Amino acid sequence: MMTELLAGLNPQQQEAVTTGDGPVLVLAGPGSGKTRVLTHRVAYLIREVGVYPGSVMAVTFTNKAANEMRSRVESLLESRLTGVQLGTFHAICARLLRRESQHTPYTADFLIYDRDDQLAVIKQAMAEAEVNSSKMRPGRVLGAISAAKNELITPEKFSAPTYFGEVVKRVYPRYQEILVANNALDFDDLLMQMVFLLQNNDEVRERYQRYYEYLLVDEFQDTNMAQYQLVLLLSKPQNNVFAVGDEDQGIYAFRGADYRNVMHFRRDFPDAKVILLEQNYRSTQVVLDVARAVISKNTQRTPKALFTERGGGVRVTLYEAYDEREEGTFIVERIEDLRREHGYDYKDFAVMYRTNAQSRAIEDACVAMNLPYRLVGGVGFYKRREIKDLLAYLRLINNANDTVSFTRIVNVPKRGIGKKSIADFRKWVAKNNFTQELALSVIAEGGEFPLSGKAARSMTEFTKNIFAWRKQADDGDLTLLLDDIVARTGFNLYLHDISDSENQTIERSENVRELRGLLKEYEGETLGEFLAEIALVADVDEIDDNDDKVTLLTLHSAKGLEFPVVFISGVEDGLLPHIRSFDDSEGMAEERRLMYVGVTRAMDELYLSYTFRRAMYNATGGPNEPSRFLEDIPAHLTKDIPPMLAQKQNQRAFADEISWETDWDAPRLGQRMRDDAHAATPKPEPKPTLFKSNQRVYHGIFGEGIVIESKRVDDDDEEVVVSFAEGGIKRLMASFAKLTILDG
DNA sequence: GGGCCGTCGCTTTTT
DNA sequence: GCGACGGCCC
Repeated sequence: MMTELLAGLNPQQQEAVTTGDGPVLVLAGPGSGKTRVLTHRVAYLIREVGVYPGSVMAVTFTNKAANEMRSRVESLLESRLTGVQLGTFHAICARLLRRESQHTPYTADFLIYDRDDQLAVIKQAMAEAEVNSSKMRPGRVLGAISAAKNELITPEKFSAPTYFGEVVKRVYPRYQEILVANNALDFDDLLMQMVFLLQNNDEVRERYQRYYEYLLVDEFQDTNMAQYQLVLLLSKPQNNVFAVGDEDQGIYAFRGADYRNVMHFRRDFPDAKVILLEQNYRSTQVVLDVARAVISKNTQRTPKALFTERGGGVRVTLYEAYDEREEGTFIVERIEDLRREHGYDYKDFAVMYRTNAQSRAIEDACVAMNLPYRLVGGVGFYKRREIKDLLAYLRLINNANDTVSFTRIVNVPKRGIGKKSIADFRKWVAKNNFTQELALSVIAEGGEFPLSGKAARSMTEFTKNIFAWRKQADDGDLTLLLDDIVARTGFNLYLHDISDSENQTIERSENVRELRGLLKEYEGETLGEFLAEIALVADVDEIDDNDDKVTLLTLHSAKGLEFPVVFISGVEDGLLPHIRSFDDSEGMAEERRLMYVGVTRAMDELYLSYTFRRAMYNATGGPNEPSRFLEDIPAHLTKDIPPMLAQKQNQRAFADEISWETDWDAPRLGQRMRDDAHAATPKPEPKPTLFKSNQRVYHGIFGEGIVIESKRVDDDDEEVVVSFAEGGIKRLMASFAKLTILDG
């Protein structure tokens, strides 16, 4: 029923769902129901327009979003959804490249290398190109190559007029050769090779252009050039492309995404119908107003009139903590309070942060107070050492040409094949022009090779095992295969050797058991299929919404999600906005968008917290400045304004006055811009105060603390704001409180 | 060849 | 505070 598909949709959403053929651009604010629009449109196309499901391609930002979309469309259609090409750009490209592998330099069972694998290849390539990897950081070189690939620049076309660029130019071709020889693609290759396949092979391009009649792309603001080219290529000739995005939520510029692709779309499809979704169904008015206050300072954007019918709402809480430990405790305690008082479940809460490192303090607080939580990202399951080792076994068994996996495990667990032996083996392979697979089979079958003694015996046994395991993999029982690998390599003993404690050994064994369980889930599929599927799993994909746990995640991972109560921690200058963006206005704009994304995840309540000092590595940092973004939030939207933020606002007002007066005389824009950028010029005092910022002081009851500020109230008294390590932040009159200056 | 120990650099953010 | 890496000694 048509009415059923449109029930509960507002007029703009209905229009988006039912618009006929041709390009459509949906500019969708946060919480405006874009997921609903996408799912309803897919269902509408299939059921009302009669489109064949196989001719629909729908691109989502995460696998999780793809799964959700699938199940929602299925419940709308009341039937299984088969045939629709649904997934992330990366997953879809991997699927198509496997299908068309005969037209690519790879075979259908190619591997997908993650960042660690890539770094291993980069190091090998740098060594072979005779680049000193201690001088030239492999990570930087990899970054440059990745950026080039996102711009569809091949090794031959690569050029950069700097010394660093010259180095990259030498490494890039070698890097790419190794990948091809290993039958492996990196994440960027998935997109780039797909674009090249479509560009260079008329038959394939025309076949897919004909086949995929309807293209839907979510999170369009986070597409990069390669992805945009894919959209342009695949949408022809019908131009039935339905792009949904929000320039204000573009947060992936660092991996080549360009939010201006939203505008490019209007340029490249001038007849595109543009639909605005401005009604927010998620957040309270207060939350939306805070979001607007933050984002409206960005200049390069289309202003939107976001509105909600959820008028009012609880004011936002700003919280100033002494350090990250106190911040963690505050958050955890508040979660327990809200749960008790308002009946929230744990899964209704999210704690967000700018950098993964911040999660540790929050986790510690959760553990200390026995609060169930789930950590998204960080050191994920697939990044654990023991899991990477075992996966390397599985990968090498699946593809004996995988040099990265071979190097990782040829001597893991230790079997007496050291650096020298590996180097000799490599030389031998190169001299004879062998593939790695051929070389390994020569050794397994007892042929001549240059090692001797224990190394030779171990190598022979290792290669024999690899081929025996391959047979076992072909027989289909992957859990049995894993058991055999663990048994024959003495893996459990190895787990003990690499662990610092008995607990760690147990933890690692549990991880191995978890991997075994995972393999069981893939019963009936081949080893290749298993490896292909786990390669593109993102951390967010793992979130199980039924688990009643608090979610800890980065602001980046939070995109597309929503929670009744959101805590954003570490809202400090240097963290959010991150210090690496200070000197770059594009970067600063992106930090604002990041904050905007975080704020707009909140449905009911929002907490923004910052610390006075935050431990970095092992040293205690600080004093920190509250984020400049906090200054943009009007006071009527917040509960109390904590002392450091209040002080900063006063300073800003004072500095603005000064520079306004200066403008009166002679314009000093430079000065003014510096003030705006740092906003923390020290406030001149009419009479010097006894206590000064950053002094260490001692109080009889509260103990040791740090002076945040001191204000003279009259000639012989001053008001001192002190942050005590134990007692929190206190406002004291110098004449009453017996404060001793410890130093400073 | 393996193990131990000191140094260094590190953190944005991720498919 | 931690992991990667290089140097040194057995």
